[in-house]
Formats: sequence, structure tokens, C-alpha cells
Amino acid sequence: MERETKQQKQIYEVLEECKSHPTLLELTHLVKEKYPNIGQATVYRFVRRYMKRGIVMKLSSFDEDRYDINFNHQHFQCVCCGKIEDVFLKNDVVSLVEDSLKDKKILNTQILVQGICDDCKEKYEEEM
Amino acid sequence: MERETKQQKQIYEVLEECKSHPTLLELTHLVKEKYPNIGQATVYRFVRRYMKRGIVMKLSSFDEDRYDINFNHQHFQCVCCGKIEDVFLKNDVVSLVEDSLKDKKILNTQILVQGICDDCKEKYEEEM
DNA sequence: ATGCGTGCAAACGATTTGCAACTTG
DNA sequence: CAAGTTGCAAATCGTTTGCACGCAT
Repeated sequence: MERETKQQKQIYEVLEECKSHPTLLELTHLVKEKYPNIGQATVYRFVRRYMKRGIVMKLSSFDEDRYDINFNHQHFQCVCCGKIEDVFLKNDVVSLVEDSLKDKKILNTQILVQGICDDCKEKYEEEM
Repeated sequence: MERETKQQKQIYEVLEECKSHPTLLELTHLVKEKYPNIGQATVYRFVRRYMKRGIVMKLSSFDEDRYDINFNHQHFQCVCCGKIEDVFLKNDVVSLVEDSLKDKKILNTQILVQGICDDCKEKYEEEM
């Protein structure tokens, strides 16, 4: 049977407080800042376990993998600079998606839009 | 200026023919089966480049990363066995999403639903 | 008391990179 | 012809793992 440990609560807390979308390495640093004696392997094990439970999700960015714990928004990523913005959709698209899959047991739904952010429009035209 | 090479066309072709959602290693094997003299680094460089263009997308499954080139469907992944199913939503949710972001230059939109597939329902209850 | 979770450091393995040869435009 | 791309193998570095100890149940 799986146990709930102090470390898991602490890592969860750090991830929840963190407004950005940290990579595994960044998360490890954040955790170690606040709780120096948590080992890196524990952070990695935490993320794997909580992803498997559908509590933490990995964002499918084209570059580094980033993690988030918050499901009330969606994401836009710029393929040029890699920046990820939170996006709050007007329509409740997630319900719409989940309704059409109502025969399945759903844990979470993520929507990722990729494109070019305003800052990168010029740079992007040149590169391509 | 970026060039279009024989190898890139061949890798694209393999990925397009491939109905599954291969990992990088699987894709490399598929490519080498058909075009034995394409190097592994070339496959990796192809995927990175085409992702950056928004042509290939990475599916952020909770376990291995998988790649797809086809944007006319969405994905459901079972967090128990890791299997990824293609999902065709009735409503045109993607348009709905993209409409609410119409100030941005969009390349692609992916929706990933995670949950438990029918085959795993029992197994999952036990584990948790 | 039992056995799962942790922390450390070592092992692993997927991905990246340097370079000479080759292609593309 | 010049510059970008490839293929190979080696280097890199993020992630996983083995093990002894600590802690949750």
C-alpha cells in the first residue's frame, strides 16, 4: 500500500506555490531551497508517481518538459522562444471534451496550443 | 537558410505512414528498416526541427514521449497501461479553442485526455 | 513490527555534439 | 562554390536504481 510522507507533502506544496511551469531540474532546485534535505531522486519519484495518478501533468512542449499541477487553465507555447503562457478559455471547452468521452474514467484534460508569440513574430519570419 | 534534404522527406514519410505514436527510438528503428543508411542523429535532428516548426508534435504522456504528425484527432492516454488511443471529438473543439485565441499566430492545438481505460479499471482500483 | 519511502552516489541510457565528407541551392 | 546537412562515434547529462536507514501504518 502506498504511503503519504512528509517529503511528498512538501514537494506538492512547492509545486503548488510555484506559479511558473518548472522543469524537473528547476523543481528540484525550488524544493531544495525550501527543504534542503530532500534528495533529488525523491523529487523525481514524486513527479512520476503523481503523474501516474493524474495529479501532476507534464506539458508537451517542443523543447524541455515542464510540469504543472493546476488544471483550471490551458497553455499556449511559443515555438520560437519556448515561453509558455497560461490561457483561460471563455467557453468551457474541457467539459465539452470530457462529455464526448463520458464512457471513460477521466483524470484530467490538457489543451496545448502552439504558435508564435507577439515578441517573436519578426524573428520567426526571418528564421524560416 | 534551411535546406530540404532527401533524408528529411524520407523520415517524414515514415512518420506519416506510421499509424501508431512512436517514441524516438521506435521511430529510429522504423526509419532504419526502410532506409538503413539514415543515421540516428538525423532522426533526432529531424524531430526537433519539425517540432519547432509546429509540424511534428510531442505527446506528453506520463511515461515515454511519443510523436505524431497528424492533427485531425485528439488523444486519450491510460495512466495505468500507458496506451494512447486516437479520439475523434464530435464537436469541433479545436476551432473553439483557436477562436478564443485569434490574436495569436497558431500552428497547432493538441488535446490530451488522461484517464483509465476499460482494460485497466480493475487493476487500477487495486493499486491505489 | 513490517515494509514502503528516502537519500546518496553510482550506473544507465537517451540525446546531443564535433567533425570530415557530402549535398543542396 | 559556399553553406547547411549527414553519419558516425564519443561525450554529455538528465533520469533511474541499489542499498542501508528511517519512518508511516
